[in-house]
Amino acid sequence: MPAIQLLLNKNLFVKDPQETELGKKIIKESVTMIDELGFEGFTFKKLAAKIDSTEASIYRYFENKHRLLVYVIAWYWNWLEYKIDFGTHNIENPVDRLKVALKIITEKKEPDPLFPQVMEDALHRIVISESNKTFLTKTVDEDNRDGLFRGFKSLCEKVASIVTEIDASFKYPHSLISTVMQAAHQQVFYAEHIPTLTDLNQEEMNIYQKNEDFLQNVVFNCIKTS
Amino acid sequence: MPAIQLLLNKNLFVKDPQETELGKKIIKESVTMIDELGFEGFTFKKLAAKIDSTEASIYRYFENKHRLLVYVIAWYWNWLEYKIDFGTHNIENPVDRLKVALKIITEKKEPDPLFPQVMEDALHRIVISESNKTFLTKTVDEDNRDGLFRGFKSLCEKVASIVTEIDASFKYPHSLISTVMQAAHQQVFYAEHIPTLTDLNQEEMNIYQKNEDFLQNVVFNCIKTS
DNA sequence: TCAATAATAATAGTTACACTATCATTGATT
DNA sequence: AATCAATGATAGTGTAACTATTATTATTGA
Repeated sequence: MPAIQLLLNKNLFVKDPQETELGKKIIKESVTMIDELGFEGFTFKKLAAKIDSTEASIYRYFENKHRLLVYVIAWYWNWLEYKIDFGTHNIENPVDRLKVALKIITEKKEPDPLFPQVMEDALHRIVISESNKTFLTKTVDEDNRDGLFRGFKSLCEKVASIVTEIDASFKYPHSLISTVMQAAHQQVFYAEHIPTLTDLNQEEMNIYQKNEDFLQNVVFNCIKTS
Repeated sequence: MPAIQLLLNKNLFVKDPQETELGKKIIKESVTMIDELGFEGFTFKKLAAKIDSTEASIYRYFENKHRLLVYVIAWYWNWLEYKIDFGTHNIENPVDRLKVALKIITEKKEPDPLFPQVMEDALHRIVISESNKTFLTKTVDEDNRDGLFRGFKSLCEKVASIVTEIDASFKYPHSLISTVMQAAHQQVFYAEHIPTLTDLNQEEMNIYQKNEDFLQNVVFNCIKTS
């Protein structure tokens, strides 16, 4: 399998971190540290110490800490879309394609040998607890204009278009899918931290499978599969 | 109509802001300022200047800025639950009660004459753009143990129990309602800032009504109304 | 091979926010 | 009027985010 690289919007960075050794170290170590410390506890100073570099060097790659978060989250959405493209390829029935997409979105993530430099499991945890912070800011409109959320929007658009393919009369494909995307991550967070807000955690079956079942339930009850 | 007061968990504050004039000014002005500046742009220093007081005085009421946010959001959830209790009283049919609850959750908020000291419309905007920040922290487990999220949990529990009343066989009442609560706010945010993620914004009907229609659609398609 | 130049990294700040320790004032009680 | 407690005001401290300047390294041309 040849090495591949996800191409991200240039506005996400000042200098492409995928181009240099230091850049790759910044990404790899950021993911680990944000996972451990949370985004608020994570600082460029701590990161610089960890990778034996300096704050100023990191600012060469990212305008600020927030942009770095947006970058790693955007990478995740691009990766997910890639996995869905790959996983649904050659499947004709849109119902099956939608099921595959939901499975990929909800499943527990393992390190992907295609992208050895990224810890996908840690990144998944970051997406669960930090991804909303990418757009819950006063700069959301500007950031959106700059295309920083293109990865997420494209992913939602892709899945929503399968919904429309199945049931063209359904009025809310985008709302349904953005809601499902949110729930796919939020429910895992609730199961781990505020379990009274979910039903994913009572019995034997694992959280991720239950989550998939719940969201399939929601999606396929909303649309008519003729 | 007699004046009433929502009773909040004592762990939300150091000193009850509803007890003093300064406390009330802190809440009222915080809501206005967080709405205008965003939670990150809002500081105790700016607040102190606005209410002609000092940072230290504000710290007498709230351990920190985060707790103040949690307090005002908790107030909102308590207010919503009160409105749902009031609005569903004497309605026997659980399907109708659920519809009323969904309407109250999604509708555009106006200042409530029962609570003249609070700007419910500004508070609603804060809930839309800041409420997730109350629990997306490293202290979520501790905060949950301290009962800081009791208002939200209680509200979800109340609506979920109506779902169960309608269809006892449905496996995911809590997940469904916490998902719907999230979507009720997230979809409005998307409609305003990242419209490609919703279908609430294309035509004549207003966002709030469409949102209500969408969420009724989701909920009642998931559960069997016999 | 070496000097010039450009790219990158390291050093040393600055500002502002979150929070705290201490002191001053007011108001209630005896 | 004196005492004490509650509350508010003053003056900090530590640190994160970011920036301006200096140093180093790499590249290129003669």
